[in-house]
Amino acid sequence: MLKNNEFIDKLRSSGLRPTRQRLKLCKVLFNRSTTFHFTINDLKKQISEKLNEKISLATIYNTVHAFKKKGYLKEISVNSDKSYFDTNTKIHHHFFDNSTKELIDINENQVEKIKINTSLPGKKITSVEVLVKVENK
Amino acid sequence: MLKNNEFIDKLRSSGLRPTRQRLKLCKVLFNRSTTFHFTINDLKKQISEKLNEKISLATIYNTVHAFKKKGYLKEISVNSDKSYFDTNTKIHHHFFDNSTKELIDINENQVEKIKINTSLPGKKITSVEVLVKVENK
DNA sequence: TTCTTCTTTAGAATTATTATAAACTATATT
DNA sequence: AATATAGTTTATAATAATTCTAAAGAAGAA
Repeated sequence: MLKNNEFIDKLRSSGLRPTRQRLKLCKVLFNRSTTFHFTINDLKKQISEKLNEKISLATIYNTVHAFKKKGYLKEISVNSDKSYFDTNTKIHHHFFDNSTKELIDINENQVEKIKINTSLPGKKITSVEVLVKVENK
Repeated sequence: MLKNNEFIDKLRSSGLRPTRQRLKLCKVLFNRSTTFHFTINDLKKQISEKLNEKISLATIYNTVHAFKKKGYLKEISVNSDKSYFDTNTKIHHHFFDNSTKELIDINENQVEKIKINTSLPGKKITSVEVLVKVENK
């Protein structure tokens, strides 16, 4: 459970002013014991449930993008119709449950190191991630 | 270079009527020596360049979805803002070049078999695919 | 306090995609 | 070959997600 001051410092240190709205969003996003996977819509819902104050949709988009840019959130592509974000910003793998449309992190040590025996001239690799799609048996 | 008759048979055999529009799309999509990765917009462009006849946008969407449903096209998620399709419908891996926004197939035997040492109760795995993001050096 | 710059906001604009319903066409039936 | 029917195409409208805009508000610096 992070304190407000810690969020204030973190925001300031990355050049973002610690506004009321950003601090509320920090609480919703980062005061959790486990990784949070969400769509903008999920986040909007959680905000209206958890907070007694509304944050405009544009601000939610602005903030999520600002946090992504600063490396506090990561965008995950699983599905063309929605954009998923992840509070776990490290390079890591996922299950995507097609039955529930849910994303689940795969622990790093549960996937053996991936070896790519090919490369593209003039290009460097920035990430190697596995997406494991699952569905109900 | 497949003949028109072959497309006609293939469409009929999967319960799709071989209409003029579908046959034109088959030519653009499948008469190629290499895998074709495209967005709907790419396809729209290629159609207006290659064909002396226009196909309505709704038909392009309908047809791409029908072909996907029948297993002739595969949708690839790399990027939340666009939907990519692939004429290679097998489970396989990709490079995604962030500098050019291009998708490139990775040959199956160039990636060592991926071992996932975890599972989700009640769920079965339907695919395991790697996305390797690259950018200019 | 005052100024400057950043941020929030509601609503408009944009973009990608899907829905609608009328006109059209492939195929089966007579 | 004519007719019926079910599937298909089409332009356009509708929807949904996201971004833009410009005015009002708030944070930090002077």
